[in-house]
Amino acid sequence: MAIDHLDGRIIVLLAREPRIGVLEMSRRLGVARGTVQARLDRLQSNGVIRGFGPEVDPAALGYPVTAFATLQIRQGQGADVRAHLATVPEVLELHTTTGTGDMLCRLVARSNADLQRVIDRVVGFDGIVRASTAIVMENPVPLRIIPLVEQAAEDRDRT
Amino acid sequence: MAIDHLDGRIIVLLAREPRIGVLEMSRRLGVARGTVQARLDRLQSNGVIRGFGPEVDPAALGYPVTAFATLQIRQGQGADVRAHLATVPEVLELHTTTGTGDMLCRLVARSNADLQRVIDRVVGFDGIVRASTAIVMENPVPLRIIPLVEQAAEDRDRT
DNA sequence: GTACCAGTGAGCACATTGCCCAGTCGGAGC
DNA sequence: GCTCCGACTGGGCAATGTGCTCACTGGTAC
Repeated sequence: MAIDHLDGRIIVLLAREPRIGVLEMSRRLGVARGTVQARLDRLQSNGVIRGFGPEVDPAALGYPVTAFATLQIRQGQGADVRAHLATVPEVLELHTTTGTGDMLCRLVARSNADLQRVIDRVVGFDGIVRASTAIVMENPVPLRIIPLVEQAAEDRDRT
Repeated sequence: MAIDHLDGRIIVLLAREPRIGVLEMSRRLGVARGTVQARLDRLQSNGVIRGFGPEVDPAALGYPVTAFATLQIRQGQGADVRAHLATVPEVLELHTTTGTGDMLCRLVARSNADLQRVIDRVVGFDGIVRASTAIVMENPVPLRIIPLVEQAAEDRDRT
């Protein structure tokens, strides 16, 4: 589970320049190609690296508005609500949480007006008691993993 | 900005099997290799596809706990808080929002106990007035874009 | 009709991949 | 101390994919 320093450098390098191949990585890191290949295989079968899917920008697709909705669910309706939300394309992500709400989901929409349509579709389902929505204005820190990977690699080193 | 049906199929195919190359894609889609190559170049320079970074699973790195924190910021301290949060590796994402809170951030931690340390570090900063945290229990819908891409492609078709 | 754009199918040199091997090194176990 | 084992190295191989170019076609706008 824990990654060592070399694993960390591989992931960071890959995150910064995804297009580079195994050979180029081995050159930059100063290790043999087979080593990088073996590490990568291990990281993937470990599940540390889930995949290399394309990162798509919803804004560029015509969905510039992002929002987070906190949902309160009627007791026992959780599974139905999950299934319902999974059918809405504008729901990019869904979590069940502790705290005030029962679920938190990330939404996108074509405009603020369109967001109303999306929310109606999301909450237009029996098991949802209440929803409160926060519209995203800015995204100062986009989803990132590099600092965490570096942290994890250093923790390992100290051990 | 808008993507057509072929663009949609390219992205979906790529999302499902990231390792396949341009040549294999052209075979599956029944179009010429040059076409796929040109489309991909356009999608990337458009910004629709931001990149192909590795998807790292924080849980596999030793951070199995995810939480969302809603922060209230003292007037005028926004920039400082942003800068502060950017230095915390466990902050994976940060948004400024409308609504009850002023910011929403995604955190990870090594354990529920460790989450306390992370939160202390996050809110241990002058500009933050209040924080309320929701711990993620389940993730029924992991971050996804395929349904949205298909939606966008169909909308385009209808036009 | 002409110009233009997107797609096609083909060809080319080149680099990279996936795979195999023999050899070295360091640590763990006996 | 000795041996075994796993990880890393450096090399070599055939096969494949890449980046690039070309001439040609079909549809569309002017």
